[in-house]
Amino acid sequence: MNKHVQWLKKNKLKVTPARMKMLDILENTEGLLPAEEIFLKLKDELPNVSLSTVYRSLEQLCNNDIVSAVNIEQKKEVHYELAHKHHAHHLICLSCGKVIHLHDCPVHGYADKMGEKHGFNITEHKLDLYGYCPACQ
Amino acid sequence: MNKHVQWLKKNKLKVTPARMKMLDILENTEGLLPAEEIFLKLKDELPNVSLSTVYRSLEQLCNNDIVSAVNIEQKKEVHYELAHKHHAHHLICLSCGKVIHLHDCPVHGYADKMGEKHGFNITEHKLDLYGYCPACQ
DNA sequence: CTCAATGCAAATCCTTTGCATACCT
DNA sequence: AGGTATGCAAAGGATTTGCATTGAG
Repeated sequence: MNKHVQWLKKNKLKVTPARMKMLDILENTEGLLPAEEIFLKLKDELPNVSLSTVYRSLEQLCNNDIVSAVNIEQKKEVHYELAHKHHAHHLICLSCGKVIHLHDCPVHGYADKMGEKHGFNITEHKLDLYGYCPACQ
Repeated sequence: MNKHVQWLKKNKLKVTPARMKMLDILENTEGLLPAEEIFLKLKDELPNVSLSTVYRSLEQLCNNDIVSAVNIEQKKEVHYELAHKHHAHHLICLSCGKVIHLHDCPVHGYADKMGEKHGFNITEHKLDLYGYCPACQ
């Protein structure tokens, strides 16, 4: 029984072809995908899937922290990725949209300090860097 | 001639009542406002304004770096604030939406390092902290 | 068998656009 | 005057929802 099946079962989600293939697609993607692109890739294997299945599945997967939704600055659609990739931050090319995952995080100490200063209980943070990749400069 | 008029003239934007009042609204707001709320506040003073004027003005103001558009994680609409407030980062309450502007930035050295490592020319970054404010905890 | 998951179409929300008119400079 | 800005209504794109059907456990 593979990892994806385990994730789904642990959260009492049914193991359906659509969900399994969506997880495969996300697993094999370096970067972020909008719902529409997940839908298109998914249709290659399941010609009858509907966009609403993609949205509903993503919602479930996000609710169970299997997938994370990311708002990319300057883009209107939400992008998705596997949650276990998301402890990282992003380096995003403003021209071609390429995304690199960064695994260092310089923010934790700062977050603690600011939380204390303003009386906030800080639960998460988002850090993304924007610029131009080697190919687009 | 006040500051807002100067900003508009410097960018060859016409000084209209709608734009002036929008800048006042943003100036007097601690935090971020979605277009719809700007529209509602604006209507108190200019009952005939239309939402499209708000969107079109915001677009102009953003293009000229007078206003910045911010994507808040987990919210679908774009939020706006005066750009000169935006050199800061945000501390956002997940419950009531309150926004505190943070003026320290722990990211610059990190951004330079990551840009160099991946060959990116980094032009901007976004850092927001999310949590619960004292009142909402 | 039972309820969650799906497909399809229609609805909704936020934002943008076309066009005629009004207004700043 | 001349072009920008505006109002109104209609269009658009992304996402959500209602309802009947299918399928996983």
